[in-house]
Amino acid sequence: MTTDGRLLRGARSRQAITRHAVDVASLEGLNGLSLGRLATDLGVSKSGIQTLFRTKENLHLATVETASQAFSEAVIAPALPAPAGAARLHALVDHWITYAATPLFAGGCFWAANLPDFDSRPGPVRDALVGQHEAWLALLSGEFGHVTGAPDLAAFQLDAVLMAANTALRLGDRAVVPKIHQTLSLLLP
Amino acid sequence: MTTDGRLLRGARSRQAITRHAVDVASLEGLNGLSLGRLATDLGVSKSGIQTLFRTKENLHLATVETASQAFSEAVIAPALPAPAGAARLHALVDHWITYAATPLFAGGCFWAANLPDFDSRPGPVRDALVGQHEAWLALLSGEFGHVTGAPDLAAFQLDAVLMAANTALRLGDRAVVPKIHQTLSLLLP
DNA sequence: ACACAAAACATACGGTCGTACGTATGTATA
DNA sequence: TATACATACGTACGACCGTATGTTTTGTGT
Repeated sequence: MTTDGRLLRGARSRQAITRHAVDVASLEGLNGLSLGRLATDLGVSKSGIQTLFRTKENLHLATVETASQAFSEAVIAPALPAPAGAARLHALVDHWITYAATPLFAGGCFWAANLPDFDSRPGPVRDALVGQHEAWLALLSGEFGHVTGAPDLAAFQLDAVLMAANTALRLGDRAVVPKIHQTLSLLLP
Repeated sequence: MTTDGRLLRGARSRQAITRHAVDVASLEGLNGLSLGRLATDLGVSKSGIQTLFRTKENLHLATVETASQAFSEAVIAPALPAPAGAARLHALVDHWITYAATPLFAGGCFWAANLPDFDSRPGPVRDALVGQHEAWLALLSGEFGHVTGAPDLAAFQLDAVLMAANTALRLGDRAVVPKIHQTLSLLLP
């Protein structure tokens, strides 16, 4: 940090880089990221990016962290004012649809794009992705706990439908949106 | 074909190559496939593989076709003797779980691994993957048509749960299996 | 048995990848 | 102001990628 609280040059650069990296990774996966690709897109030098992240794995981890923060701000935070339980679940789903359909990230849901890639690839990146996904499931389960007797099952089912809906939206199938709402209604007593 | 009905050399080689390619692609995605990688794994020359498929896209298409045939043989065909409707759906789900858990393909469900990669990447490979997935959804929907009033919705929901279950199985969560059965029970009247 | 085509191979090319290293340039602290 | 450090860049390296081209091996049909 600087003396007056602004971010250092490096921190600002890191932010600009990871923000764009999240877009690329939601479109083509974290493996679609390359230092050269990012450098070209952002008009900086490849080695400049390398200086800030040292290794590709560090870039992945930073990108995953940025995606998580953006998701929390776009989906979770605006739903928290709603009363816990069914109302908050509806708010979460509504914000999630906006998040996936009018993409916060260019390629749709970040985890739908990257969890299948990393579920067979052990390492810190997979651990981070899985941890975030589990936190999301726990959040859903907590809300279902107010209204149903099998909250883990309902959370798993709702998340499954959201992930599948993301794929359908990527393919241009807007008819999937009412299916999401019908699923939530089915899972609420 | 030979005069007595056997396959030509090339066709047999193609089969051996695509069979292994399906394993690699279910583990690391179709993009994880490379001619050199396949050649090393199979102990043949890189240019030998190139002779048989000409381009990487052709290799992708052949791999996708092989995966589809293997899936039909492992999941669909053995469920067809069951009476249409609920019984056949149970049979399909049972065989699907075997298919994903004791992997027919080393990396689990082929479409769960590759649809998210290709949903933002237009081209013949995406079209083939999407076509196969739609055929699978249509099959499920047809079965649900015998027992429920909204078969498309139920098919979408069941498929979503199966895809999510594949990820969970990849991560070692065997507890997801009963959740699949509970979901099917929920969707049947 | 022979001829021909398919198959398999060896080699080479341009390109991109991730990483390492050296070098300026700016910034914060002593 | 002097010194240490973070940042950004240029360059280079070995590795792998997909593809093209030419040659040799192999199997098949006549």
